[in-house]
Amino acid sequence: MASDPKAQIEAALRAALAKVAPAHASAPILLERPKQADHGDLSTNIALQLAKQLGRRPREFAEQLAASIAGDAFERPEVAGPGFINFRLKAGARFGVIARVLEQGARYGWSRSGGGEPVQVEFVSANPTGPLHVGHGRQAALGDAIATLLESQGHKVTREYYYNDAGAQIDKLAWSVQARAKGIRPGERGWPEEGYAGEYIEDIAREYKGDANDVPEVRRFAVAYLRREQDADLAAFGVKFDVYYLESSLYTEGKVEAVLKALVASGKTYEKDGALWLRTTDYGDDKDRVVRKSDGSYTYFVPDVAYHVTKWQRGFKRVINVQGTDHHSTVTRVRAGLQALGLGIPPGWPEYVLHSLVKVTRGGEEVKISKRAGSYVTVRDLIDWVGRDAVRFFLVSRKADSEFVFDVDLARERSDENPVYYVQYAHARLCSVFAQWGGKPATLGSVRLDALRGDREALLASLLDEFPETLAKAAREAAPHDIAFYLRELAAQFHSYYNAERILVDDEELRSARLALCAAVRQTLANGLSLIGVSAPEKM
RNA sequence: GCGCCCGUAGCUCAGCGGAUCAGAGUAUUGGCCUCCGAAGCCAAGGGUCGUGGGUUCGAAUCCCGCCGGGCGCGCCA
Repeated sequence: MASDPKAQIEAALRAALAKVAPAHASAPILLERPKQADHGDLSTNIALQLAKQLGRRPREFAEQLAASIAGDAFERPEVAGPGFINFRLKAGARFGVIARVLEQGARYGWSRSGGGEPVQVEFVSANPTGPLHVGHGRQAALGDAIATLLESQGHKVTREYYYNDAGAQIDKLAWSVQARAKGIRPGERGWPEEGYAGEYIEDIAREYKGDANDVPEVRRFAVAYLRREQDADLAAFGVKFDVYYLESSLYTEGKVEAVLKALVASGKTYEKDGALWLRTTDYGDDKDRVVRKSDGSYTYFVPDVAYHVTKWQRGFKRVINVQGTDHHSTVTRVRAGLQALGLGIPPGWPEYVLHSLVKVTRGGEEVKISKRAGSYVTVRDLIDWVGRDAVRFFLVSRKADSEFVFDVDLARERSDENPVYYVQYAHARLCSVFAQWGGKPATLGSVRLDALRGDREALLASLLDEFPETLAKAAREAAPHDIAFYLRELAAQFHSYYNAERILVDDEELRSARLALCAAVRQTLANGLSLIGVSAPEKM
C-alpha cells in the first residue's frame, strides 16, 4: 500500500525541526492544500509561526528548514512569500491515492482512531403527539449523519430516541382524540383547551374502536398509533434507531423518584412557595429551578435528569444530544442537575449539537400549514414533495446553527439546480462510463498510472487524498455539512475533467490509468453520499 | 432588559485554532453536444466580509462597544 504523502511530509518536517530548532520539535504543524496551483500541493506556515519565538527572520528560517527536509514523495520544497514552505509531490506519490482508494473500497476514508469508544447520539426525540415536523427532519438528518461519521472514525455508536410518552402533553392528546371520537370538532363546545387540531387526530379517532370514555385506553391507543406513524416516517427517511427509551419507564422503574431523593440528599434543594427548588445557579444557571411543583407533581426537569443518569450509568462517557436551539436553555439545566447529584460526571457532559429552526418556502411564500398536521409542515410532506435524497442532502448541507430556509421549488421543480442531483449525476455518469467500457473494475487496482499527467488529474487525486482528513474533521466537529461541501467539490472537479478529457481513449495504458482514477472517484463519491444517508444511483 | 446563536457577492451559503482566504452555488451575460449521459462544461461582471474601536509585522477569523435578525428567559415540554 502506498503511504500517505501528507503524513510523509509531516514526518519529514518534524525531523527537520528537531534538527534546526530542537526546542520546538513538537510544535503543531499545519499542512494546508493551497488553492493556487503554483503554491504546490501542500504548504506550511510553520516557519512563520516559529520565527517570532525564535527571534529570527521568517524567510531565512524557512530557507534553513526547507534545506534540511528530505523525502522521496516530493520535490525539493520551495520557500515563498513571507516564509511559507511549499511542497510539490512527485507523480508517483500524487497518484498513489488511487490504489489506496481501490484497495480500501467502501472503507476508504474510515479510520480506527475512535478505538471502539462508545458514543451515544440522541436525536429526534419527538413527543408522540403528532407527525414529525421539518425541525425533526433536520434533526434526523443531522443526528444520523453525525452518528455515521463517528462510526467511520471507529466509535461504537448508539442511536437513541427518547419518547416523552408521559406528562401533560399526552393527556392533551388523549382528550383531543376522545373529543374527536365523540364527534366534537376543534373549536366546538367541549373541545379541550389547547387540544391538537390536526387531521391526524381525526384519523386516530376513526381507527379507535374502543370506549371513548375510557381515557387511559384512548391514550394508549393514540400513543401507539402515533409511534407507528413516526416509525413509518423515519423508515421513509432511512433513519434507524438502536434504542427507544420511554420516559414512562423512568416512572415505572422508580428512577424519577430516586433522582429526586438524591437531589434532596445532596443538600442543594430548598422549599419555597410550596414548591421544591434546586440551586442550579450554583452550576452556572441564571436562576434556580423548580423540581417539584406545589401540587406535588414533578417538572419535566426531573425525568430529564433521571434519563441522563441512565445514559451515564449505561457507560456512555460521551453523549451527543441533537436538539433545536429552542431548547438550548435545557443544556445548562440538565448539566447542573447532573452536577448536583455528585456522580463524578464531568461538568461539560453531555455534549450538545443545537440546530436552528427550519423555514419552508414555496412559490416565494413561507409554508406554515399542512393538512396532515394542522399547524406545521411534516417530514413526510417534504419527502413527498422532493424525495428522500434531496431532503437528506439539503438538511445536512448547512451548519447546524445557521437558520435554514428550505426552498421547495428549488429542491423540486427545477431539479437541475439541485445540488444533490449534481453529485448523484457525477456518480451515475461514472457508472455509465464503466458500463460502456465493459471491463472489470477490480482489475484496475494494480494498473500503471504513469500516463496520468494532466493538471485536472492531479487535482482530482489531490481531492481524493483529502477525503480521509475531511471525514475525520467532520466527525470531530460533528459537522456533516463538511461532507456535503466536499462532495460538491469532488463532483465539480470530475465534471470538469469529464468535459475536458476523454476517458475511453484508444491508448490502452492511458485508458486504464484514467479508468483507475475514475473508479477511485466513483468510490469516494459513493462513500461520502452514504455517510449522509443519500443514495448513489447508477442511473438517473 | 438578560443569556445563547447569526450578520460574507442581487439571492442561498462555505471559510472563523490569523498569513497562500475574498470563496462556492445560484441569478445575469456570452460561448461548448457529428465526440464516454448538456441533470454537464468554459468564460465575464458582481463583495469597504453589518459597523466602530483594540490586539498583531499581518484580522472575515481573536477581544470590546454598537446596530440588525433568530431563539430562549414558566411551579409548559
